[in-house]
Amino acid sequence: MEKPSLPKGTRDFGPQTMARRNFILQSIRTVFQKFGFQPLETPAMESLETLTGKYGEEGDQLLFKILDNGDFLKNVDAAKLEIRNSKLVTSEISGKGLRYDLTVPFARYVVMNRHEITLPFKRYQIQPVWRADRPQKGRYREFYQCDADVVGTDSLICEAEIILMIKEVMALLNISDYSIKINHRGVLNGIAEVIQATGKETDLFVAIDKLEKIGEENVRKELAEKGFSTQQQDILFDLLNTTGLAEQKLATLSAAFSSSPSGKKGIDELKDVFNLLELYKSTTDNVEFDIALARGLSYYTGCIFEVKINNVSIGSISGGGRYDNLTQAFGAKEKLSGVGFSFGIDRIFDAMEELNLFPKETTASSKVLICHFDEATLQYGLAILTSLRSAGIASEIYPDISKLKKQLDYANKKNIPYTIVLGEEELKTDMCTIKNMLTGEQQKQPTEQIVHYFS
RNA sequence: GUGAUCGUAGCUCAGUUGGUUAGAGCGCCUGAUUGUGGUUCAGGAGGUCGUGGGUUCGAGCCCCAUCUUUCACCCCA
Repeated sequence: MEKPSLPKGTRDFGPQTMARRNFILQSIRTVFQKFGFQPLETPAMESLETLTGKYGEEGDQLLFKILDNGDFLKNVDAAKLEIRNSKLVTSEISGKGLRYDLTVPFARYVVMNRHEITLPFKRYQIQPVWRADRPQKGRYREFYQCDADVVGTDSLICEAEIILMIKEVMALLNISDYSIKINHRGVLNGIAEVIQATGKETDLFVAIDKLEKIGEENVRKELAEKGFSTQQQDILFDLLNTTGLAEQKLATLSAAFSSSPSGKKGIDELKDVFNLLELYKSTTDNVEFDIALARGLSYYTGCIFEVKINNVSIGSISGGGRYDNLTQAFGAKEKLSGVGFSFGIDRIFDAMEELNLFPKETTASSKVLICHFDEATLQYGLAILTSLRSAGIASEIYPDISKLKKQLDYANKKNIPYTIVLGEEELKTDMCTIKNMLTGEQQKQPTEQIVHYFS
């Protein structure tokens, strides 16, 4: 028998890890529900047609495909097989794939269930997604996303509330040093128009998104390679180097985009979002208008977001934006606009670990362990155990008859704060010896009082 | 997908130019203490050196392949 192992980029989560993950999950869920989002789950696998073409070329490459059942090679064109290029036959041997994110399955769900959905529809979804990426730190092939999306309204209130939710989650998790970056596809398109690079948006956006990481000089180098003139670069960096607070930046760019409708629209919407935050009586601490923020899947059309925890070696922990055409990709006739964002709890976990932010008490375990010496005291203990549990006190009994030392060791290892020791003495007198495992203190209580003692 | 990188006991790591039965600390088990743990002391168990080939009289060490880890690119949570 070979030693068992896990596929690349996947992990098991032990009890301690699960306690911490659940803490993060619970914080996010609480906030989503508080803002009026309702839960949805969709299958791990989707039809390949649902998934392909939604994430751009790169995305399609990262999809996990599932082999058809049965004799899937039977009807494949022999000539194609001969060439031995698997891409040629994937569509014939695989009809399903694992979901790549939660937004696309959500859009599919909305289109399929349009008749029973009341707009605007707000749902949250917490499920794993899979990407055939090369694993690195903070990058896995199976990871959880926690999405909240609203579909069926253009209102920028949704954008503002996304920021509010992010802030609430961060507060619950005790993360204070982070930034929420916001930008707008319109602003990016405006930049492309202003520097006369329409048609080359992708190259442009990919390059400027790296600004913070690789610096102006390297971005210029990359742009030059992609055929952008020095003059274009100069105008571009004039815009990108706009400094000041969000309001100032927006004012400056507003002027620069006077001849670009989409740029102007982007600026106006961002201004509205900031105004709304004020009306919500929320501060704009941690919120940053970042003109160079370009990331986001290809389906975004309006505001885009990204959240980064500062001073950790983990990439962004959250991202999202507005998408106008996603439901139309599934054949919907009416135009439904959606906005959403997603937390990556695996990355939040890694970041919190790095920052030592986990509260110590997250390892949930029993409050009481019942220890005993023989068959008689064990049986006596079972009755006590039952009454403790009926009172809602998490408790357990040591299942084997063994030395007290071993039983107390077990309590220590599981971080159980109290033990009840039952011996011949206790049995005879109907008493329990209660031991505080932290202080070592011991005291006797009548057995009938035991539930009362712990409640 | 491209180019690198790591793998020795449960964990963290030593291991000389290739040379006998591969080591340490922590952890684990047993006892000192047959009704008292987290301290101490004594003893013990545990490794096909990631896996599969190859070179060699001889491989943890060299070569090839493969899996896993980490890193850069790409992209992303």
